[in-house]
Amino acid sequence: MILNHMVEFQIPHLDAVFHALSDPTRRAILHRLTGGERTVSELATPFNMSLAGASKHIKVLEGAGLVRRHVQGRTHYCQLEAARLAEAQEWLRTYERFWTTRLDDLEEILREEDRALARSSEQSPSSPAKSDKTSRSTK
Amino acid sequence: MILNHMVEFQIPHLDAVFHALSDPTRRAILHRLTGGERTVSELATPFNMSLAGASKHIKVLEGAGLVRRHVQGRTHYCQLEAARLAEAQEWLRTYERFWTTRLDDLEEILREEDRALARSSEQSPSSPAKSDKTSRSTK
DNA sequence: AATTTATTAAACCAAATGGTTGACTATTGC
DNA sequence: GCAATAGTCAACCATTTGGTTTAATAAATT
Repeated sequence: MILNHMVEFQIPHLDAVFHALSDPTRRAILHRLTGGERTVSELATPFNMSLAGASKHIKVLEGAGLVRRHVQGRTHYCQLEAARLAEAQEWLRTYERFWTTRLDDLEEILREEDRALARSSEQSPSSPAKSDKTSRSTK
Repeated sequence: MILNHMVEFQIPHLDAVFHALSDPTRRAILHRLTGGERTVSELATPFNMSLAGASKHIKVLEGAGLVRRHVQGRTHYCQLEAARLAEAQEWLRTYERFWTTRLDDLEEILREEDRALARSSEQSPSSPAKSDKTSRSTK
């Protein structure tokens, strides 16, 4: 549905979640939390960073809904909240068919060649081969 | 294992990929590209934004390896490159067990209580069990 | 009561981001 | 050749980011 598409990239959390995940320190914190609850200072120590710095990272994660915190006395316990990660994965799932099936690749290649053909055969052959595992023939 | 953990959040692409995905305009562009190849201006028009602005977004996507471009004359054709999205999803997959099964939740709760117990017995052996609990039951 | 511990808050800073405009480079079409 | 088209590049701007340091707050310890 068109409505679906309109909404798809406007899921408000996605901005915050993906942004939170874009920092390696924060990903490490999340990973650390898979081992269970941790206090702020426990989370902070492995990183070469001030406590306040780590605290800010944790707040970003909290803001994205990826971490929950419960305070107990002076200690703040953080805990992984994975639901939003599920949302992110759900978003990615939409694109699964673009890497799972080679049929789609073929379809796309054909369309590409169609277009190329339609536009006559004047093309610069300077496409940089990406060398990675992109088994797609880049012509 | 530790090595695994060290590497896990250092996959160089992840920074760029997640950052690229953190912007709704860029997600929309990606989504648009699921319909097949598009030129830069085709991608730009739906957004209330200068061509140069959209061009920058596309370059970010390209930098993250999410879009490939092939130039043909004066026209730049962009095409979805989903492999890096797969990497992102793979990273997320690690966390799947934290939202799929409630068994894991239970496991975590137990471990949590273990820690609380260990902690209290370490510092003051006769400390009473904290009745704060995990507040997880409020779900 | 005084001190140490756990943590946030605030002010600051350099760098990156997301956007603009205007100039520049090719390519295409008349 | 000349103008329109497709797109980048460079400079600029406001805001955000990721980090710091120095308070400030609140709880635990002595």
